[in-house]
Amino acid sequence: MDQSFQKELRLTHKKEIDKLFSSGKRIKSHPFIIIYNEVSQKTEVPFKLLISVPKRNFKKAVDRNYLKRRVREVVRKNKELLSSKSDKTLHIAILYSFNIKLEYNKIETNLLEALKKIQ
RNA sequence: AGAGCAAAUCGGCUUAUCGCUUUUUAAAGAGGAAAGUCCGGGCAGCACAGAGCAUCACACUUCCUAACGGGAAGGUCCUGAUUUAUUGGGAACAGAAAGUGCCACAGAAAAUAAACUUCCUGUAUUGUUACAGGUAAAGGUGAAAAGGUGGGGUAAGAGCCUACCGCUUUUUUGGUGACAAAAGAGGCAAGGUAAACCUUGUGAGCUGAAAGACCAAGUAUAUCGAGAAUUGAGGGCUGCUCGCCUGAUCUCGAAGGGUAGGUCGUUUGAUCCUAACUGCAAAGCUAGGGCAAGAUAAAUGAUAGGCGGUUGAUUUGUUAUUCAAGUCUCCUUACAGAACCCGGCUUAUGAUUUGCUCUUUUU
Repeated sequence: MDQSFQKELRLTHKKEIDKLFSSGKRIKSHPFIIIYNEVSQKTEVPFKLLISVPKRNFKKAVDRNYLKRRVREVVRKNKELLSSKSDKTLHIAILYSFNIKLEYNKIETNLLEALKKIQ
């Protein structure tokens, strides 16, 4: 099974990010806030992802890197949850809005629950 | 045994699976502080007739360095230890006889000295005492009281005189120098504070990779209102003034239009490692070898083992408090993530070793 997670799957353009934050739907699922929006655009990828850990919760860059890597790892291993839609591209932002560092296992279970709410 | 300080070294290695970034498709991939952004430089752009003022930084000496507010060696002062001439630690260490300001409380007096209690002399008075003069040794206050101690001297005293010490100053000698030593002179004049203003000396053009160069895409030197202007607007010389250069548009408001993507800069450099030589050292120099992350809403990760390290327990052997081996268990970590690049400083922090200091226990 393909578990790769390439650069194309990331949301990088500033315009697209602004649009997502202004018009996307929000789901709160502790400890995450998920913002998503379906865009009818011709792209080769099924979704584009943005992971964010606010600076005010984690002052040190090491902690922010730790959480972002773990969230990305969970998404990479469960890509098929987001790949179900066929002709549209899903723009999605995952915000970690909690001020305590969680273990990998807890992040995995909580995030999977949150992602299921989208469907 | 514990704590503190200083110095040195290290900051794991490896296999499998699934991934990420770069790319020559086979390899490589966070640190000693990558951190704070506190100094210094490279690099880049703008400026580069000049003068004055202001501002900022630094401040014992010599040296190192691309440079520094960094480092090395040394001097002076303060301070701890003992073996009393050695050694450890500390210092915003130029100027207080250029000027101005300040010195709380206490105290008589806090700076052109002064005179509370004393001491001494004279006059008045029965006496207590009062007045005038001399004096600054004694008392008391304070962080600090106008050289200190001994002797002489005196009515009592005073550098008034003298010896030693201190201070100021001159000369000589030694040292590249800070400075040190010796000899002579002065007769004591000069309180502290510059981490108060200030003075002196030295240095500094401004900005900062969001610098800057190029490519691609796209547009509106457009419209309306008000004001200024070839009788010099505006701009530049970078905080200000003078002065100089340039020479037709500029300022404010209203309502709007477009872009915000990529490449270079960017990792071969005051580079790293090893060895010899020079130097007390910081460091320099020569030879040989190496190429070592380049991301950009920002890669260097996840899971499971092994080695190694380590906490505790236990078994066996042995010189029983020691050492070695095995088994089980725990952890695999502290501080912390490159953002143009270097040299420093500062701060954070785990382990080991060495040295010094302190505390406790045992003998």
